[in-house]
Amino acid sequence: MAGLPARREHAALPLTQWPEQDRQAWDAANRQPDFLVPGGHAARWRPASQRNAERAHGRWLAWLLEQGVALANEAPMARITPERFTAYVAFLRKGRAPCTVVGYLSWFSMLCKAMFPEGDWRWLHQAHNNLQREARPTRDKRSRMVPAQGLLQLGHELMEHAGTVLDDASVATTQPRQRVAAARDFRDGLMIALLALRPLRVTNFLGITIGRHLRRSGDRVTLSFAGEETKTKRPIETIWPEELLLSLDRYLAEVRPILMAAKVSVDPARPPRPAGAILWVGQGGTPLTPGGLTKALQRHTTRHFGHYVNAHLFRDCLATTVANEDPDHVHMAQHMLHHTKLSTTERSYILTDSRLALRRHHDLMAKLRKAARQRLRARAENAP
DNA sequence: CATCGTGAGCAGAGGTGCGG
DNA sequence: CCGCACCTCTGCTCACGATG
Repeated sequence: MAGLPARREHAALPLTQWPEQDRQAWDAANRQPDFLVPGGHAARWRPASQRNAERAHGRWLAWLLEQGVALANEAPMARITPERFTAYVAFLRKGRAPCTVVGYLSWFSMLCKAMFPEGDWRWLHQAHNNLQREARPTRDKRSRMVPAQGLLQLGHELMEHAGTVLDDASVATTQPRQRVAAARDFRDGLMIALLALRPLRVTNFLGITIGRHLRRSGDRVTLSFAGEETKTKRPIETIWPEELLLSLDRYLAEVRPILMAAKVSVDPARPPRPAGAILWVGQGGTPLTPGGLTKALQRHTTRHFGHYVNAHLFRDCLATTVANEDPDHVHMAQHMLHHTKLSTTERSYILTDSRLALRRHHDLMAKLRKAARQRLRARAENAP
């Protein structure tokens, strides 16, 4: 954006400033197939992936410019040499976490394959894989996890407290601001409780639309997403937790309208979208954004737990709680998180306390030994 | 003037399917 | 069952405007 200050010294070169040849190659990569010509490789990607790839190339171009390379004098594909690439990676690694660098390279190699399908990019893939193996996350999520029951309780507490404020008729007339604050807290409490029981991914969670994803059928409320709306391209079908049904009713009938009607500042340059039938709304009837959700969770979880529990971490918390409380039903967690394979649930989420794991291991071994002894004894008794 | 909420843009991951 | 190929998503920070 023209008016914005560059946040980094080496920001990605925007598409509009790419050399003509690069833009043509990218256009070709994005071309939709028709009956005569096959489409470009990138045409099938989701918009987020296209954006990422575009930025990856923009970053590369910006770096080349920084190195004094005259972009127009070289063909886009010919610019990508192993020597330059090595220097580029060295540059990327300065000041960026390993996983970030790996992410950039992953997009970069995807993009090369899409933009220059005639090239041989095996060396690039190899480089990416080598770095991938070494990369270790820098954030420690284990220390930030809390029991899922704690999250649920926090949600209920927030709703209960906010509910009493909303019940007080005098607040509505004398302290409109407090009433809006209570409505927000009620909404936050309901979101936290729902996330604790149904930890959807943020995009799906914030996208919940009344009548489309959230539907009443008989005495239950279902929550469903079509395959193309989910990250894994599989439909999600679940029911609204029974213990939150009354809260949902109250939210829809009383709380959401308060938020919709609340006055809010409007930046004339960025008029807000109307929320329509979106379930979670901010003040002034705008859909709650990822940033808004982050702020809400930061506010409440930091006060309650002493540290921030982000929305995605709710998933880890649930899986881990299930694993700790009821190790025999780990596949319950798999279904709750909508993972295709149990290994994903285990690999990514079940970071149970190692001491606990050790104890479990001892218990299991004791059980096995006991069973073995019993078998031996039974065999001895049955023997003639 | 603290608080709240916002979009933009970069940082830092999370996740699945498949083949060997 | 592991690692590769190929995606897709969330988190953080910032600047900003309005409100009580």
